Amino acid sequence: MKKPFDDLSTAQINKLYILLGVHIYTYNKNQEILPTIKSDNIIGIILEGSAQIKNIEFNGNEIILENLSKDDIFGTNISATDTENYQIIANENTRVLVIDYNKLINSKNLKHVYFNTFLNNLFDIINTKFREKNERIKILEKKQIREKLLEYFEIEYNKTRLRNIYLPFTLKDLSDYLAVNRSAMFRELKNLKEEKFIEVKGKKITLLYK
Amino acid sequence: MKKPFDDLSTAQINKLYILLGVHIYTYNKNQEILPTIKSDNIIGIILEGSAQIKNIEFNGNEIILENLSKDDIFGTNISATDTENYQIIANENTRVLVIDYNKLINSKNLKHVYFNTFLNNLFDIINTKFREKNERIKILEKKQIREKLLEYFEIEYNKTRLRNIYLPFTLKDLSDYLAVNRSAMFRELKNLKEEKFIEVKGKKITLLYK
DNA sequence: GTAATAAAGTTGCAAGTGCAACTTGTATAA
DNA sequence: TTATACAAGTTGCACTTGCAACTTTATTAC
Repeated sequence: MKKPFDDLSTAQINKLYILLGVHIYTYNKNQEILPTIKSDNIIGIILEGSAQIKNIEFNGNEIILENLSKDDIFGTNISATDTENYQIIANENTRVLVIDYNKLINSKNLKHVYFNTFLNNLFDIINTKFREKNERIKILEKKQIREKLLEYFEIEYNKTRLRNIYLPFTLKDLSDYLAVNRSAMFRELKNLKEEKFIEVKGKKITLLYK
Repeated sequence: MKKPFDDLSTAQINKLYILLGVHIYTYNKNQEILPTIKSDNIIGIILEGSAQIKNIEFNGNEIILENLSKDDIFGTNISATDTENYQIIANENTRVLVIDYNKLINSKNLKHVYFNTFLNNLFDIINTKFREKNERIKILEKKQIREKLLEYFEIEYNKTRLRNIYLPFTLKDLSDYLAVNRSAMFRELKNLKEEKFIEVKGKKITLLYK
Protein backbone atom coordinates (compact mmCIF):
# COMPACT_ATOMS: atom_id res chain seq x y z
CA MET A 1 0.00 0.00 0.00
CA LYS A 2 1.23 3.43 -1.00
CA LYS A 3 2.14 6.09 1.50
CA PRO A 4 1.85 9.83 0.86
CA PHE A 5 5.57 10.39 0.40
CA ASP A 6 6.56 7.18 -1.33
CA ASP A 7 9.00 7.49 -4.24
CA LEU A 8 10.11 10.92 -3.08
CA SER A 9 13.56 11.88 -1.83
CA THR A 10 13.97 13.81 1.41
CA ALA A 11 14.92 16.86 -0.66
CA GLN A 12 11.76 16.53 -2.73
CA ILE A 13 9.62 16.06 0.36
CA ASN A 14 11.07 19.26 1.79
CA LYS A 15 10.32 21.11 -1.43
CA LEU A 16 6.79 19.76 -1.32
CA TYR A 17 6.40 20.96 2.26
CA ILE A 18 7.32 24.48 1.18
CA LEU A 19 5.20 24.36 -1.98
CA LEU A 20 2.13 23.20 -0.10
CA GLY A 21 2.69 25.38 2.93
CA VAL A 22 2.28 22.52 5.34
CA HIS A 23 1.83 22.70 9.09
CA ILE A 24 2.55 19.92 11.55
CA TYR A 25 0.54 19.54 14.73
CA THR A 26 1.02 17.20 17.67
CA TYR A 27 -1.75 15.72 19.80
CA ASN A 28 -1.95 13.59 22.94
CA LYS A 29 -4.21 10.63 23.49
CA ASN A 30 -7.93 11.50 23.42
CA GLN A 31 -7.23 15.02 22.16
CA GLU A 32 -9.35 16.33 19.31
CA ILE A 33 -7.47 16.85 16.07
CA LEU A 34 -7.93 20.19 14.30
CA PRO A 35 -11.03 21.26 16.20
CA THR A 36 -10.79 24.86 15.02
CA ILE A 37 -10.22 24.44 11.29
CA LYS A 38 -12.71 21.66 10.71
CA SER A 39 -14.59 23.36 7.92
CA ASP A 40 -11.53 24.65 6.12
CA ASN A 41 -10.23 23.26 2.89
CA ILE A 42 -7.48 21.07 4.24
CA ILE A 43 -6.04 17.64 3.79
CA GLY A 44 -4.52 15.97 6.81
CA ILE A 45 -1.97 13.19 6.81
CA ILE A 46 -1.22 11.09 9.89
CA LEU A 47 2.57 11.14 10.18
CA GLU A 48 2.74 9.26 13.46
CA GLY A 49 0.16 7.60 15.69
CA SER A 50 -3.50 6.96 14.97
CA ALA A 51 -6.96 8.48 15.33
CA GLN A 52 -10.66 7.88 14.87
CA ILE A 53 -13.20 9.91 12.94
CA LYS A 54 -16.39 9.86 14.98
CA ASN A 55 -19.81 11.03 13.95
CA ILE A 56 -21.76 12.53 16.82
CA GLU A 57 -25.49 12.10 16.44
CA PHE A 58 -28.25 14.33 17.70
CA ASN A 59 -28.95 11.86 20.51
CA GLY A 60 -25.33 11.83 21.62
CA ASN A 61 -24.53 8.48 20.01
CA GLU A 62 -21.06 8.18 18.59
CA ILE A 63 -20.37 6.26 15.41
CA ILE A 64 -16.87 5.50 14.25
CA LEU A 65 -16.72 6.47 10.58
CA GLU A 66 -13.08 5.73 10.03
CA ASN A 67 -9.96 4.49 11.75
CA LEU A 68 -6.94 6.52 10.73
CA SER A 69 -3.48 5.07 11.12
CA LYS A 70 -0.01 6.16 10.03
CA ASP A 71 0.03 7.54 6.46
CA ASP A 72 -3.73 7.79 6.22
CA ILE A 73 -5.25 10.93 4.76
CA PHE A 74 -8.39 12.75 5.77
CA GLY A 75 -10.17 16.01 5.15
CA THR A 76 -13.38 17.50 3.89
CA ASN A 77 -12.07 17.84 0.35
CA ILE A 78 -10.65 14.46 -0.30
CA SER A 79 -12.42 11.92 1.84
CA ALA A 80 -15.65 13.50 2.84
CA THR A 81 -16.50 13.75 6.43
CA ASP A 82 -19.95 15.21 6.61
CA THR A 83 -20.76 18.81 7.12
CA GLU A 84 -22.46 17.51 10.23
CA ASN A 85 -21.01 17.06 13.67
CA TYR A 86 -17.92 14.99 13.78
CA GLN A 87 -14.72 14.78 15.72
CA ILE A 88 -11.31 13.36 14.98
CA ILE A 89 -9.80 12.01 18.18
CA ALA A 90 -6.20 10.88 18.64
CA ASN A 91 -5.89 7.32 19.95
CA GLU A 92 -2.36 7.96 21.14
CA ASN A 93 0.38 10.55 20.70
CA THR A 94 -0.19 11.59 17.11
CA ARG A 95 1.50 13.90 14.63
CA VAL A 96 -0.56 15.34 11.82
CA LEU A 97 0.59 17.13 8.70
CA VAL A 98 -1.88 19.63 7.28
CA ILE A 99 -1.97 20.74 3.66
CA ASP A 100 -3.97 23.64 2.28
CA TYR A 101 -6.25 22.02 -0.31
CA ASN A 102 -6.22 25.10 -2.51
CA LYS A 103 -2.45 24.93 -2.80
CA LEU A 104 -2.65 21.27 -3.71
CA ILE A 105 -4.99 22.09 -6.56
CA ASN A 106 -3.04 25.12 -7.71
CA SER A 107 -1.92 24.69 -11.27
CA LYS A 108 1.32 26.57 -10.63
CA ASN A 109 2.55 23.58 -8.70
CA LEU A 110 1.73 21.04 -11.31
CA LYS A 111 4.93 21.44 -13.28
CA HIS A 112 7.06 19.84 -10.61
CA VAL A 113 7.71 16.15 -11.08
CA TYR A 114 7.76 15.47 -7.37
CA PHE A 115 4.39 17.10 -7.09
CA ASN A 116 3.08 14.67 -9.66
CA THR A 117 4.49 11.76 -7.67
CA PHE A 118 2.72 13.04 -4.60
CA LEU A 119 -0.56 13.38 -6.48
CA ASN A 120 -0.13 9.85 -7.74
CA ASN A 121 0.31 8.60 -4.18
CA LEU A 122 -2.80 10.47 -3.12
CA PHE A 123 -4.85 8.73 -5.77
CA ASP A 124 -3.50 5.44 -4.57
CA ILE A 125 -4.46 6.16 -0.98
CA ILE A 126 -7.90 7.35 -2.06
CA ASN A 127 -8.32 4.07 -3.86
CA THR A 128 -7.45 2.13 -0.71
CA LYS A 129 -9.95 4.15 1.29
CA PHE A 130 -12.68 3.37 -1.21
CA ARG A 131 -11.79 -0.29 -1.00
CA GLU A 132 -12.05 -0.17 2.80
CA LYS A 133 -15.44 1.48 2.67
CA ASN A 134 -16.70 -1.03 0.12
CA GLU A 135 -15.51 -3.85 2.35
CA ARG A 136 -17.37 -2.42 5.29
CA ILE A 137 -20.53 -1.99 3.23
CA LYS A 138 -20.33 -5.57 1.99
CA ILE A 139 -20.20 -6.74 5.60
CA LEU A 140 -22.95 -4.45 6.84
CA GLU A 141 -25.23 -5.55 4.02
CA LYS A 142 -25.29 -9.06 5.47
CA LYS A 143 -28.42 -9.57 7.50
CA GLN A 144 -27.21 -12.03 10.09
CA ILE A 145 -24.37 -11.82 12.57
CA ARG A 146 -22.97 -15.16 11.44
CA GLU A 147 -22.93 -13.95 7.82
CA LYS A 148 -21.27 -10.69 8.85
CA LEU A 149 -18.57 -12.54 10.75
CA LEU A 150 -17.98 -14.94 7.87
CA GLU A 151 -17.81 -12.06 5.37
CA TYR A 152 -15.30 -10.30 7.61
CA PHE A 153 -13.24 -13.49 7.84
CA GLU A 154 -13.46 -13.93 4.07
CA ILE A 155 -12.18 -10.43 3.38
CA GLU A 156 -9.33 -10.75 5.87
CA TYR A 157 -8.47 -14.23 4.63
CA ASN A 158 -8.22 -12.99 1.06
CA LYS A 159 -5.67 -10.39 2.10
CA THR A 160 -3.14 -12.89 3.42
CA ARG A 161 -4.43 -16.31 2.38
CA LEU A 162 -3.59 -17.47 5.89
CA ARG A 163 -5.98 -19.32 8.20
CA ASN A 164 -4.96 -17.14 11.10
CA ILE A 165 -6.53 -13.71 11.30
CA TYR A 166 -5.10 -11.24 13.78
CA LEU A 167 -7.65 -8.65 14.81
CA PRO A 168 -6.28 -5.10 14.72
CA PHE A 169 -8.62 -4.26 17.60
CA THR A 170 -10.61 -5.79 20.45
CA LEU A 171 -13.59 -8.09 19.99
CA LYS A 172 -15.77 -5.29 21.31
CA ASP A 173 -14.43 -3.07 18.53
CA LEU A 174 -15.20 -5.85 16.07
CA SER A 175 -18.84 -5.83 17.18
CA ASP A 176 -18.90 -2.07 16.55
CA TYR A 177 -17.32 -2.57 13.14
CA LEU A 178 -19.93 -5.20 12.26
CA ALA A 179 -22.61 -2.95 13.81
CA VAL A 180 -24.07 -5.70 15.97
CA ASN A 181 -24.76 -6.12 19.65
CA ARG A 182 -21.62 -7.18 21.45
CA SER A 183 -23.10 -10.03 23.46
CA ALA A 184 -25.02 -11.32 20.46
CA MET A 185 -21.75 -11.42 18.55
CA PHE A 186 -20.08 -13.34 21.39
CA ARG A 187 -22.96 -15.82 21.29
CA GLU A 188 -22.44 -16.34 17.57
CA LEU A 189 -18.67 -16.68 17.97
CA LYS A 190 -19.37 -19.35 20.59
CA ASN A 191 -21.63 -21.19 18.12
CA LEU A 192 -18.95 -21.02 15.43
CA LYS A 193 -16.40 -22.37 17.91
CA GLU A 194 -18.68 -25.22 18.97
CA GLU A 195 -19.35 -26.11 15.34
CA LYS A 196 -15.57 -26.26 14.80
CA PHE A 197 -15.63 -23.46 12.22
CA ILE A 198 -13.20 -21.29 14.09
CA GLU A 199 -10.86 -21.08 17.06
CA VAL A 200 -10.45 -17.86 19.01
CA LYS A 201 -7.41 -17.14 21.17
CA GLY A 202 -7.30 -13.51 22.20
CA LYS A 203 -7.04 -11.50 19.02
CA LYS A 204 -6.09 -14.51 16.92
CA ILE A 205 -8.91 -16.18 15.03
CA THR A 206 -8.17 -19.41 13.18
CA LEU A 207 -10.42 -20.39 10.29
CA LEU A 208 -10.70 -24.17 10.52
CA TYR A 209 -12.60 -24.41 7.23
CA LYS A 210 -9.75 -22.99 5.15
CA MET B 1 -22.31 19.03 -7.41
CA LYS B 2 -19.38 19.17 -9.81
CA LYS B 3 -19.34 17.29 -13.07
CA PRO B 4 -16.17 16.00 -14.76
CA PHE B 5 -16.07 18.71 -17.42
CA ASP B 6 -17.37 21.67 -15.47
CA ASP B 7 -15.58 24.99 -16.02
CA LEU B 8 -14.10 23.76 -19.29
CA SER B 9 -14.85 25.11 -22.76
CA THR B 10 -15.73 22.74 -25.60
CA ALA B 11 -12.32 23.45 -27.10
CA GLN B 12 -10.62 22.55 -23.83
CA ILE B 13 -12.68 19.40 -23.48
CA ASN B 14 -11.61 18.34 -26.95
CA LYS B 15 -7.98 18.99 -26.09
CA LEU B 16 -8.43 16.93 -22.95
CA TYR B 17 -9.92 14.08 -24.95
CA ILE B 18 -6.84 14.00 -27.14
CA LEU B 19 -4.43 14.40 -24.24
CA LEU B 20 -5.99 11.56 -22.32
CA GLY B 21 -6.58 9.33 -25.30
CA VAL B 22 -10.22 8.73 -24.43
CA HIS B 23 -12.58 6.17 -25.88
CA ILE B 24 -16.34 6.34 -25.86
CA TYR B 25 -18.44 3.19 -25.67
CA THR B 26 -22.18 2.73 -25.95
CA TYR B 27 -24.23 0.09 -24.15
CA ASN B 28 -27.84 -1.05 -24.19
CA LYS B 29 -29.98 -1.83 -21.17
CA ASN B 30 -28.69 -4.78 -19.12
CA GLN B 31 -25.44 -4.93 -21.07
CA GLU B 32 -22.23 -5.29 -19.12
CA ILE B 33 -19.96 -2.26 -19.24
CA LEU B 34 -16.30 -2.85 -20.08
CA PRO B 35 -16.30 -6.59 -19.46
CA THR B 36 -12.97 -7.09 -21.21
CA ILE B 37 -10.83 -4.35 -19.70
CA LYS B 38 -12.01 -4.74 -16.13
CA SER B 39 -8.58 -5.12 -14.61
CA ASP B 40 -6.95 -2.38 -16.62
CA ASN B 41 -5.98 0.96 -15.25
CA ILE B 42 -8.89 3.00 -16.43
CA ILE B 43 -11.27 5.63 -15.21
CA GLY B 44 -14.78 5.58 -16.60
CA ILE B 45 -17.19 8.49 -16.74
CA ILE B 46 -20.90 8.06 -17.41
CA LEU B 47 -21.69 10.57 -20.15
CA GLU B 48 -25.29 9.50 -20.63
CA GLY B 49 -27.57 7.01 -18.90
CA SER B 50 -26.92 5.07 -15.71
CA ALA B 51 -25.52 1.80 -14.41
CA GLN B 52 -25.02 -0.32 -11.31
CA ILE B 53 -21.84 -1.82 -9.91
CA LYS B 54 -22.75 -5.27 -8.61
CA ASN B 55 -20.65 -7.57 -6.52
CA ILE B 56 -21.21 -11.22 -7.33
CA GLU B 57 -20.64 -13.49 -4.36
CA PHE B 58 -19.44 -17.09 -4.33
CA ASN B 59 -23.01 -18.25 -3.66
CA GLY B 60 -24.38 -16.28 -6.60
CA ASN B 61 -25.80 -13.47 -4.49
CA GLU B 62 -25.63 -10.05 -6.07
CA ILE B 63 -24.95 -6.96 -4.02
CA ILE B 64 -25.27 -3.48 -5.43
CA LEU B 65 -22.11 -1.63 -4.48
CA GLU B 66 -22.86 1.58 -6.28
CA ASN B 67 -25.44 3.30 -8.43
CA LEU B 68 -23.80 5.25 -11.21
CA SER B 69 -25.67 8.06 -12.90
CA LYS B 70 -24.73 10.74 -15.42
CA ASP B 71 -21.32 12.34 -14.67
CA ASP B 72 -20.37 9.69 -12.14
CA ILE B 73 -16.88 8.24 -12.29
CA PHE B 74 -15.74 4.69 -11.65
CA GLY B 75 -12.70 2.51 -12.06
CA THR B 76 -10.21 0.39 -10.20
CA ASN B 77 -7.83 3.27 -9.69
CA ILE B 78 -10.04 5.96 -8.41
CA SER B 79 -13.03 4.46 -6.69
CA ALA B 80 -12.02 0.93 -5.88
CA THR B 81 -14.13 -1.86 -7.01
CA ASP B 82 -12.61 -4.98 -5.59
CA THR B 83 -10.31 -7.30 -7.38
CA GLU B 84 -13.05 -9.84 -6.83
CA ASN B 85 -15.96 -10.62 -9.06
CA TYR B 86 -18.02 -7.66 -10.02
CA GLN B 87 -20.01 -6.42 -12.96
CA ILE B 88 -21.08 -2.99 -14.12
CA ILE B 89 -24.45 -3.25 -15.80
CA ALA B 90 -26.17 -0.52 -17.80
CA ASN B 91 -29.66 0.31 -16.52
CA GLU B 92 -30.60 1.89 -19.82
CA ASN B 93 -28.88 3.09 -22.99
CA THR B 94 -25.62 4.38 -21.62
CA ARG B 95 -22.56 6.13 -23.00
CA VAL B 96 -19.27 5.75 -21.19
CA LEU B 97 -16.07 7.69 -21.61
CA VAL B 98 -12.92 5.78 -20.74
CA ILE B 99 -9.64 7.40 -19.73
CA ASP B 100 -6.31 5.64 -19.45
CA TYR B 101 -5.34 6.17 -15.82
CA ASN B 102 -1.63 6.27 -16.65
CA LYS B 103 -2.19 9.19 -18.98
CA LEU B 104 -4.14 11.01 -16.32
CA ILE B 105 -1.23 10.71 -13.95
CA ASN B 106 1.38 11.58 -16.55
CA SER B 107 3.32 14.61 -15.46
CA LYS B 108 3.67 15.84 -19.04
CA ASN B 109 0.01 16.75 -19.00
CA LEU B 110 0.11 18.68 -15.80
CA LYS B 111 1.23 21.95 -17.34
CA HIS B 112 -2.13 22.51 -19.04
CA VAL B 113 -4.55 24.69 -17.15
CA TYR B 114 -7.57 22.83 -18.43
CA PHE B 115 -6.01 19.63 -17.21
CA ASN B 116 -5.80 21.14 -13.77
CA THR B 117 -9.46 22.11 -13.91
CA PHE B 118 -10.34 18.56 -14.81
CA LEU B 119 -8.26 17.19 -11.93
CA ASN B 120 -10.01 19.62 -9.64
CA ASN B 121 -13.39 18.35 -10.78
CA LEU B 122 -12.25 14.76 -10.22
CA PHE B 123 -11.35 15.53 -6.62
CA ASP B 124 -14.75 17.08 -6.17
CA ILE B 125 -16.51 14.01 -7.52
CA ILE B 126 -14.35 11.72 -5.38
CA ASN B 127 -15.40 13.77 -2.40
CA THR B 128 -19.07 13.30 -3.27
CA LYS B 129 -18.58 9.56 -3.61
CA PHE B 130 -16.98 9.38 -0.18
CA ARG B 131 -19.88 11.32 1.24
CA GLU B 132 -22.33 8.87 -0.33
CA LYS B 133 -20.49 5.88 1.08
CA ASN B 134 -20.33 7.46 4.52
CA GLU B 135 -24.07 8.11 4.37
CA ARG B 136 -24.74 4.50 3.51
CA ILE B 137 -22.50 3.29 6.33
CA LYS B 138 -24.25 5.56 8.82
CA ILE B 139 -27.55 4.00 7.81
CA LEU B 140 -26.32 0.42 7.80
CA GLU B 141 -24.80 0.86 11.25
CA LYS B 142 -28.27 1.35 12.68
CA LYS B 143 -29.50 -1.86 14.26
CA GLN B 144 -33.21 -1.55 13.69
CA ILE B 145 -35.24 -1.04 10.53
CA ARG B 146 -37.05 1.93 12.02
CA GLU B 147 -33.74 3.59 12.88
CA LYS B 148 -32.40 2.90 9.39
CA LEU B 149 -35.46 4.44 7.80
CA LEU B 150 -35.29 7.49 10.06
CA GLU B 151 -31.57 7.92 9.37
CA TYR B 152 -32.27 7.72 5.65
CA PHE B 153 -35.03 10.31 6.00
CA GLU B 154 -32.75 12.51 8.08
CA ILE B 155 -29.98 12.45 5.46
CA GLU B 156 -32.38 13.16 2.61
CA TYR B 157 -34.16 15.86 4.59
CA ASN B 158 -30.88 17.62 5.28
CA LYS B 159 -30.17 17.83 1.56
CA THR B 160 -33.25 19.84 0.70
CA ARG B 161 -34.77 20.88 4.05
CA LEU B 162 -38.12 19.88 2.59
CA ARG B 163 -40.63 17.57 4.29
CA ASN B 164 -41.23 15.75 1.03
CA ILE B 165 -38.68 13.16 0.01
CA TYR B 166 -38.83 11.78 -3.52
CA LEU B 167 -37.27 8.33 -3.73
CA PRO B 168 -34.92 7.97 -6.70
CA PHE B 169 -35.88 4.29 -6.86
CA THR B 170 -38.59 1.82 -5.85
CA LEU B 171 -39.42 0.86 -2.28
CA LYS B 172 -37.98 -2.55 -3.02
CA ASP B 173 -34.71 -0.85 -3.98
CA LEU B 174 -34.90 1.12 -0.75
CA SER B 175 -35.04 -2.12 1.22
CA ASP B 176 -31.92 -3.27 -0.63
CA TYR B 177 -30.21 0.03 0.07
CA LEU B 178 -31.04 -0.29 3.77
CA ALA B 179 -30.05 -3.97 3.59
CA VAL B 180 -33.23 -5.20 5.26
CA ASN B 181 -35.95 -7.65 4.33
CA ARG B 182 -38.46 -6.05 2.02
CA SER B 183 -41.60 -7.15 3.82
CA ALA B 184 -40.13 -6.27 7.20
CA MET B 185 -39.46 -2.79 5.86
CA PHE B 186 -43.04 -2.49 4.61
CA ARG B 187 -44.26 -3.52 8.05
CA GLU B 188 -42.17 -0.79 9.64
CA LEU B 189 -43.32 1.80 7.08
CA LYS B 190 -46.87 0.83 8.01
CA ASN B 191 -46.11 1.39 11.69
CA LEU B 192 -44.60 4.79 10.94
CA LYS B 193 -47.69 5.69 8.91
CA GLU B 194 -50.05 4.57 11.66
CA GLU B 195 -48.08 6.55 14.23
CA LYS B 196 -48.45 9.62 11.97
CA PHE B 197 -44.70 9.98 11.51
CA ILE B 198 -44.85 9.77 7.75
CA GLU B 199 -47.12 9.61 4.74
CA VAL B 200 -46.24 7.52 1.70
CA LYS B 201 -47.70 8.14 -1.74
CA GLY B 202 -45.85 6.20 -4.40
CA LYS B 203 -42.29 7.43 -4.34
CA LYS B 204 -43.13 10.52 -2.30
CA ILE B 205 -42.57 10.27 1.44
CA THR B 206 -43.73 13.13 3.63
CA LEU B 207 -42.08 13.59 7.01
CA LEU B 208 -44.87 14.75 9.29
CA TYR B 209 -42.48 15.41 12.18
CA LYS B 210 -40.52 18.07 10.32
C1' DG C 1 0.99 -4.83 44.62
C1' DT C 2 -3.55 -3.08 44.68
C1' DA C 3 -7.22 -0.53 42.88
C1' DA C 4 -9.70 0.85 39.05
C1' DT C 5 -11.21 0.27 34.44
C1' DA C 6 -12.26 -2.00 30.44
C1' DA C 7 -12.72 -6.25 27.83
C1' DA C 8 -14.33 -10.96 27.64
C1' DG C 9 -17.70 -14.05 28.30
C1' DT C 10 -22.57 -15.83 29.62
C1' DT C 11 -27.63 -16.06 29.97
C1' DG C 12 -32.85 -15.13 30.00
C1' DC C 13 -36.17 -12.78 27.88
C1' DA C 14 -38.74 -9.64 25.04
C1' DA C 15 -38.78 -7.56 20.79
C1' DG C 16 -37.61 -7.33 16.06
C1' DT C 17 -36.66 -9.44 11.72
C1' DG C 18 -36.27 -12.71 7.92
C1' DC C 19 -38.67 -15.79 5.32
C1' DA C 20 -42.37 -17.84 2.87
C1' DA C 21 -46.54 -17.51 0.88
C1' DC C 22 -49.82 -15.04 -0.31
C1' DT C 23 -53.04 -10.95 -2.70
C1' DT C 24 -53.43 -6.69 -5.02
C1' DG C 25 -51.92 -3.09 -7.98
C1' DT C 26 -49.41 -1.19 -11.90
C1' DA C 27 -46.60 -0.88 -15.54
C1' DT C 28 -44.78 -2.93 -20.25
C1' DA C 29 -45.12 -5.76 -24.36
C1' DA C 30 -47.39 -8.82 -27.67
C1' DT D 1 -57.15 -6.26 -24.97
C1' DT D 2 -54.85 -9.79 -22.59
C1' DA D 3 -50.81 -11.66 -20.85
C1' DT D 4 -46.68 -11.08 -18.30
C1' DA D 5 -43.81 -9.04 -15.27
C1' DC D 6 -42.65 -6.87 -11.25
C1' DA D 7 -43.62 -3.67 -7.39
C1' DA D 8 -46.56 -2.96 -3.44
C1' DG D 9 -48.62 -4.55 0.39
C1' DT D 10 -49.99 -8.09 4.15
C1' DT D 11 -49.54 -11.79 7.61
C1' DG D 12 -48.03 -15.91 10.61
C1' DC D 13 -44.31 -18.04 12.45
C1' DA D 14 -39.75 -19.39 13.70
C1' DC D 15 -35.53 -17.70 14.58
C1' DT D 16 -32.26 -14.14 15.57
C1' DT D 17 -30.97 -10.27 17.90
C1' DG D 18 -30.77 -6.51 21.20
C1' DC D 19 -30.80 -5.49 25.78
C1' DA D 20 -29.95 -5.85 30.58
C1' DA D 21 -27.66 -7.75 34.16
C1' DC D 22 -24.49 -10.35 35.54
C1' DT D 23 -19.40 -12.84 36.47
C1' DT D 24 -14.78 -13.43 35.18
C1' DT D 25 -10.50 -12.12 33.23
C1' DA D 26 -7.21 -8.80 31.40
C1' DT D 27 -5.10 -4.10 31.27
C1' DT D 28 -3.82 0.16 32.92
C1' DA D 29 -2.93 3.51 36.49
C1' DC D 30 -1.35 4.71 40.99
